[in-house]
Amino acid sequence: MKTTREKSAQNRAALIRSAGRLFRAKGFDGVSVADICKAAGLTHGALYGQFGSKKALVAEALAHGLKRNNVRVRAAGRGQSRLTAYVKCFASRWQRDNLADGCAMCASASEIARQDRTVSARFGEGFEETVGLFESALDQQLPKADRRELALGLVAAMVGGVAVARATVKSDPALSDEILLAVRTLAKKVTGTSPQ
Amino acid sequence: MKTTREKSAQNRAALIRSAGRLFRAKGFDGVSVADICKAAGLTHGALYGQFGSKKALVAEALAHGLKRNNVRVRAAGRGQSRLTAYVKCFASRWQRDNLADGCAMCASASEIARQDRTVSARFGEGFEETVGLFESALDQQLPKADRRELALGLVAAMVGGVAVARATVKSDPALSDEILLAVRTLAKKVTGTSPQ
DNA sequence: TGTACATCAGTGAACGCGCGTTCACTGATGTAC
DNA sequence: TGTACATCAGTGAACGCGCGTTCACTGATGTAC
Repeated sequence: MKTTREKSAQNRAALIRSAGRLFRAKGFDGVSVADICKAAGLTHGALYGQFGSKKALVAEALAHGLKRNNVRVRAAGRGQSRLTAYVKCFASRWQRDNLADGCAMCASASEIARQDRTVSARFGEGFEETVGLFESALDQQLPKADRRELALGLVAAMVGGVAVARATVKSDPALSDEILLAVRTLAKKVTGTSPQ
Repeated sequence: MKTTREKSAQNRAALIRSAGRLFRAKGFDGVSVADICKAAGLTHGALYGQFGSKKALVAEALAHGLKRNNVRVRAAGRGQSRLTAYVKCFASRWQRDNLADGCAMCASASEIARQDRTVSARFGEGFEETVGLFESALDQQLPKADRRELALGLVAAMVGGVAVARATVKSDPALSDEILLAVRTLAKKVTGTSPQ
């Protein structure tokens, strides 16, 4: 049963979306090809037709997730201080409690190192985009190199903060909240932005 | 073939050590019971006799790894500024390039959230110990609450920095180095310690 | 515009494999006398 | 100290299961005339 070109593209998108959500929630190794296909309402044959392997889908889904998150962060940066908005958007309870819909870097940080070079490359691109976002939201009086260094440190701290907050929330929610707040305070201190 | 009590304890320790190394290097889902037993020079029956399940071993191996890393960090804090030494010990190329022997938090940060409450609890304990280490190395003039908040933020930033540096090193080593340096600079800026 | 047919997106049965775990067994250890 | 035997740490065959992937097939789509 051949389908329309358009329908086929929709199926591809559905697979990427479902795979991304599941990978973020359960990890790359914690999700099976069958899980993804079920979530997307297709059979595994369709997945292999579109991507060739699970590995390839991992790379595509990660790239898509990173892009989507950068769009979300950018959208959050309206009104008030953009930087404060970005930081709040990252180091938030919502982010911590929504594995599937949150930041792909936070969800997969420590797993990327075990994947192919392609996956690492996709991660790098998404990371650079986020860093660029933070960089452009920093005080433009600062030298460019300093802004970049600061943005790199900030994004790393956000990613770490969310990952650690997620790791502790099951057994010690108060500690988890404390971590998120501490990361926001750290960001404030280092950028000199007004109190949250 | 029953073995000595002592030998049995050694076998248990060998399983925990091997499991820890493998989990850090390949992730909890990326390592099989057979892999662990092979590395420890035992059969899976011994593993089940000692721990009952893979899940239980995950918790034990994580706790052991966290403890071991805290010992390593504490040992690094001799001479000069303890805080600078701690930061260097975390956000270093050695740490990034030695998955199996490095910090268990950095290696597994984003995977903990998907494990049992027990694992989360063990993680929390190890994390608190590291935070305590950083806290005690901070300027003792600061109010206690401020010291704790700062230490929480610092450790989160270290963990994130190492995870992200590891994620990017395969495809962009220069970026990866940049991240490690940025995290060290961030730590310096926020603690007011002398240049590295 | 209408017809004939090659294309190819998606289906579903089948594959071998390695996973975590169980269990009957072994035989050296360590205890009771 | 020496002997008899219960204990139990570790072995290895076997289990069912779900994994990622292949492939012959289907039939609506989209093209060539």
